[in-house]
Amino acid sequence: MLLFIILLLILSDTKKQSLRGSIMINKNHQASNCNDCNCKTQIFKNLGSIELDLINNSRFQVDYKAGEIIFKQGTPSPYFVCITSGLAKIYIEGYGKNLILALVKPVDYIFGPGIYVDNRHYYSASAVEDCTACLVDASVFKKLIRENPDFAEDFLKRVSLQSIFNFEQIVSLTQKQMPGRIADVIFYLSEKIYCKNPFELSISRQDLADLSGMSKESAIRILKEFKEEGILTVAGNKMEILNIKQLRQISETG
Amino acid sequence: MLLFIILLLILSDTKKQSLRGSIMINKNHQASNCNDCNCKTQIFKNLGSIELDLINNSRFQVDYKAGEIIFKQGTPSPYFVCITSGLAKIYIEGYGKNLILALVKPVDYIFGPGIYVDNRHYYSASAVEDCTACLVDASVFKKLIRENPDFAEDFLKRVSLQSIFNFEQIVSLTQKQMPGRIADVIFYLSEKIYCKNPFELSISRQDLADLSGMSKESAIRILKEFKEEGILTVAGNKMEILNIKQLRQISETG
DNA sequence: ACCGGCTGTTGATAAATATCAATCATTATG
DNA sequence: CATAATGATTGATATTTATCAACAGCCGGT
Repeated sequence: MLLFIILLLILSDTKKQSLRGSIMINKNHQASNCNDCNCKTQIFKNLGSIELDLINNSRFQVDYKAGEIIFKQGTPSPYFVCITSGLAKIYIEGYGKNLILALVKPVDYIFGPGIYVDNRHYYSASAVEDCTACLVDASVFKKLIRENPDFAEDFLKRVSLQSIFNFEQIVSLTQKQMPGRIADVIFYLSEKIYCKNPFELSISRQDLADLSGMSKESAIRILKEFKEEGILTVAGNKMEILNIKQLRQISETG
Repeated sequence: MLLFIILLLILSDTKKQSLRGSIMINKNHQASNCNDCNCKTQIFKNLGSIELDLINNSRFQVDYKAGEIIFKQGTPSPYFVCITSGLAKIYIEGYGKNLILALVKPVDYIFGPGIYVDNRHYYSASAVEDCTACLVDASVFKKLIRENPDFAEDFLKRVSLQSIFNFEQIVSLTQKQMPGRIADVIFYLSEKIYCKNPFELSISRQDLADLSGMSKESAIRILKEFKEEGILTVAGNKMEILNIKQLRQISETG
C-alpha cells in the first residue's frame, strides 16, 4: 500500500516536471513569483509574503490558444485557475446548446463551487483569446481561507458579488425578451469586459447567442434591428453604442 | 471557566425574558435557547456553546402568516433569517413577473449575498405556509465566520451547493422547454421540499409557474398533459408521481 | 488563383409560449 | 343563504423565438 502511494507521488512529480518543461518556453510568462505578480494586488491583497510563497510553490503556469479547453464540466480537478492574460469563457454545456455564465479576464480567478463540494467542475472553461493561466492547488487556497480571516472575508465578498451577478443574469435570461437580453450582453461587454465604448469583439456571434440564451440567428437579427434604429454600429467585430440611453431603456423594459 | 459559562447562560436567559414578552404569544415557539434548538445540529454544528450563546443573544423570533412578506428586495437589512417552522419562498421581483429562486423549509437559513456587499437584499422572501423565523444579527454571523474556520468552511460548502443548484436552475430555465421545466419543479418539490411522493402542494399554481419561469396557464396545461399521459395524478393540491422514469426522461430530454 | 471549410447573414416557415377572455370551483364575507 | 372575491381551468388567438435552408464572405492551404 505504502509502496503504491510512493509510486503515485513519483509519477505525479515527474508529470509535473514535464509540464514545467513546456511552460518555460512561454513568452507571455509574466512573473516568476507571485510576490512580483500584479495579480496579487487584486486577488491576494490580504495575503502576506509567506502566504504568497505557499501559492507560488504549488502553481503551474499554462498557455492556451484561442478555442482550447481549459477544463471541462464533470471532470475532477483540485485546482483553481487564475487568468493572467487573454480572455476566457466559462459555460455550462446543456442539451445541445451552451450557456455562457461569464467571461473571465485578467486578473480574475475561476473558482468553481465544486472545490468545496466534490472537487468536480460544474461548468467548462475555454480560451476565447489566447490565454495564460496559473493553476493553483485548491488545498492551498482552502488552507489560506481557514487561516486568514481577511482573505476569507474578501473571498466571501467576491462569491457574493458573483452570486448577485448570477441572479441578475437569471432574471435577464428568463424574464426579458430578446432585445432586452442582447442589450444586457452589450452592456456587459462594453462596461465589464472590454471597458470602452467603441470596442472590438473577440467573441463570435455564437458566443453572443450563448451569452444571451438564444439562437445565433436571433442574436444577429436583434443586432441588425439595433443597427437600423441607430442604437449602435456593428461592422464585423467593431461595435459602438451610439444611443446608450435608448439601449438602457430596452434593457429595462425587457 | 465553568463559572463564566454559567454566568453567560444566566445573562442570556434574562435578556431572553424581555424579548419573550412579545414572543410568548407565539404557539409555534420552539426553543428558548439556541443550545436547545434542533437548528443547531444542522446549521451550527461547528459552533461551541459560547458561540451559540452569541447568536442566541442577538436573536429575535418572529411569526409570519402565509402570504406575509418576510423581507423585500432592495431593503437594507443586517440580519440573516433562519426558518424554524413552515415554508417560505425567496423570489426575485422582475418585470411584472416573479421568479422563485428557492423554497426554504426548516431548518435552513436565508443568507442573502448582500450581507457581504452592501447589506441590502437582492431578493424578496415571503411565507408560503405560516412560518416561524429567527432573525440573527449578521455581524455576529460574520464574526463567527472569521473566528471559526470549521464554521466558515461549512458555510462555504453550503454557499457552493446553493451555487450549484442555481446553475442547474439556470440551465433548466433557459434551455429546457416547458415540460422539462415542470418536471424539474415536480422533482424539486417531491424530493427536496415535501420529501415524499404522494404529496400535498402548499404552493399555488402561480408559484408553480414562478418556479418554472412560465405563465400560470402554461404550467396548468403541462400538468394536464402529464395527467393525461398517466405520468402523475393531480387533484387540487394532492399530487402523486406515477411514472418516475418517464418524468425523469422528460426532465432530461428538455 | 482555386477550393473547401468556416463564420456570418438573410428569409421563410414552424414550433413554442404568452396573452386574453370566458368559465368553473372554492372559499370568504356580509 | 346569497354573493362577492379569489384561484383554477380551458379555449382561441397573437406573439415570440427557433429551426431550416440557402447564400455570402473570408481565410488558409494548395
